Amino acid sequence: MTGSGSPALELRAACCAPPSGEALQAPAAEELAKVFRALGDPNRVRLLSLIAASDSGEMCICDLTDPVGLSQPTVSHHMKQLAEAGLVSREQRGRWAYFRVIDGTLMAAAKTLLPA
Amino acid sequence: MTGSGSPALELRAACCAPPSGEALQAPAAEELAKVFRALGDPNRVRLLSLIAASDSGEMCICDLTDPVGLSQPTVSHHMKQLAEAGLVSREQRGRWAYFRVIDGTLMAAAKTLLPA
DNA sequence: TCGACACATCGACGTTTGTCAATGCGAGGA
DNA sequence: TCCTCGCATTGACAAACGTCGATGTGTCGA
Repeated sequence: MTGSGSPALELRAACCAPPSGEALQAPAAEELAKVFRALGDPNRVRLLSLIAASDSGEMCICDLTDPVGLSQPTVSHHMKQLAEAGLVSREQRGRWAYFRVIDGTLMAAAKTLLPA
Repeated sequence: MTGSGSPALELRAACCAPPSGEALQAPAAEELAKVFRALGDPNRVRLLSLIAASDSGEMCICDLTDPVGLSQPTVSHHMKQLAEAGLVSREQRGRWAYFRVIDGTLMAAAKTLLPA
């Protein structure tokens, strides 16, 4: 599978609803919770931060295992979570899998929940 | 106990570090993860949204149980999570406990993680 | 003073999550 | 062609989480 199954979030469907202050409905809340839950683990926060702070803007699994001190399968698992939440993109080049931060996702989620 | 034990986050300690692009350290990542984990549950997202969307800007537990369809103890538990993450404030007035959104927390967390 | 109310806490339960070792799989190099 | 490398998947396990019913605590009204 190439991960093409995930609908890449539907934040737009939620962000265009409330004119002045309507509470989120259950489906929209679930979408937002998925993004925030992906950042609910300290190691995933660090992983995302590492990629964002890298010079090239992208990193492979092998570059990430050492800084966080986790095993390769665990890092792979965490990156899958981040990818499914739409926070990072995955690109296979040769035998390496390069991950890159998708910038708009987190801010869009935050603003959808609390536009203030 | 009145919940005065929580240090109301230390996002400033993390936001002032990286000049151009340093990755977050473990303690800072843990603080951020605490905020995001509090929003990792759809019901807590809805609870926060309900308070933010209310006219007075504050709601008590009794007003929140019906919209989310959860029991009173469960809602109380969720609100405690949100309060400990610094996302809402709690004020006891008479027999009611009023919760109010603390606006800066979520945006500060998001910008600390991904300043872009 | 007593009863009703609003909320917090406790105990318990099933589910989800984070982690690793072992294994599978595809791409490159010798 | 075969071997090595990078990564994903599987299986298993302990820990954390979400939920509820029952109970405790403090406040207000009768």
